[in-house]
Amino acid sequence: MRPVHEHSHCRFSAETAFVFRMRRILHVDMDAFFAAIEVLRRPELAGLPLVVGGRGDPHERGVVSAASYEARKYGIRSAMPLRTALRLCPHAVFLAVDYEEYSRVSAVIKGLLSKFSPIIEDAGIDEAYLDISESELPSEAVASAIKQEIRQATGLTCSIGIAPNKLLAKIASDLDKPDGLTVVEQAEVEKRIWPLPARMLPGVGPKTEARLKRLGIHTVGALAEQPLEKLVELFGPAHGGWLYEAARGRDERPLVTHWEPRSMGHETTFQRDVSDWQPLARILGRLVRGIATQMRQEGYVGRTVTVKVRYADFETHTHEKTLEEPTDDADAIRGAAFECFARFGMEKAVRLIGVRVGDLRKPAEPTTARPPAS
DNA sequence: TCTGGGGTCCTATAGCCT
DNA sequence: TCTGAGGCTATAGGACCC
Repeated sequence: MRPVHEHSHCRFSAETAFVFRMRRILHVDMDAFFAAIEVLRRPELAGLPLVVGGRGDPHERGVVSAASYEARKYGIRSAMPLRTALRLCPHAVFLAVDYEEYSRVSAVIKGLLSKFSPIIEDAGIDEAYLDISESELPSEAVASAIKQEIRQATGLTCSIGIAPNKLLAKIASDLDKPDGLTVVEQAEVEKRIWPLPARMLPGVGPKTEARLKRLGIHTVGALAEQPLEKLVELFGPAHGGWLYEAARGRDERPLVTHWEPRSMGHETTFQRDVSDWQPLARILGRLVRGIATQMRQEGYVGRTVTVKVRYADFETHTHEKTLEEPTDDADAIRGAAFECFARFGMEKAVRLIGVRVGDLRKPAEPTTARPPAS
């Protein structure tokens, strides 16, 4: 996401000295969003272990996009292979992902939220940040009103976190789920955040968690004991610097209220690995056509074309080509995509192929092509 | 028998230029 | 002429998020 409009909260008083008002950031996170919507459509599913993912067939390749709380009792989690979920709970109900419907409900909710603050950041299909610093009401009152409105309009519950920044608000919304409301103050970081597993910090995924554990760092508090220099050395300036600040509950990132896409792509995983060149080329052509159509519909042209291939052993490689001029022309994109495709070795069977067009811009915008050497 | 699809951002390296 | 130091772009990979 390229931030186009950012909102920080630093105001200046009439006098020379400036006044810094503590921000009040609210994070809304819908509870088991996809699964909850499916229950709304089919009330007879209420109370059953429900898994939403892929095409809804747990014998096919695919992962869990959402699991109801009943399904989670069996250890089923997001991003888990459907086959694994089936093994954990053979009598679970499996449903296909219906993005159109979830997007429709999401838009209704975002519309409701925008009435509570003009400063709102869309953080995905089922979450959002609101800056309620300027609200006359207590934070909890705003949160209660939001929860009530969402429930009335959609029948869905959400969990809300309120804190002085996005980082703490997001962690807070996770502390009490489902249907929770949690306020975290900056002064409470030691008491309430430091005991948490380091994995709960945004930016700490499976890889970073494993590395931290090998260093004996299991909690946010243990992470906060590490000197900045060490974290930078281990994780690089950006990531290391973020971990250092995040472990202290510090985060000055503004809300991003508008952004433009940077790339658009499509990829597909085959039900069975493919060894032949021709079917791969055919799918590649189809993926390119889809992207070109989407680019035109949304009014973007792009300049870099990337082709991704994942082999049967899950090894993943990309090749990319930068075009002279940004384009939305399917033939031009296809030409570049096939140039990239030709550079792959085809000795191993392929499980996934994908294309992405990056360096997107609106065609009217002035080009950012390389300036002539001076 | 594992491991989707839509993205974003960061890092390292190589080549080219000043 | 040789040798760097940086800066920039293109490319490839990787981690993370929803």
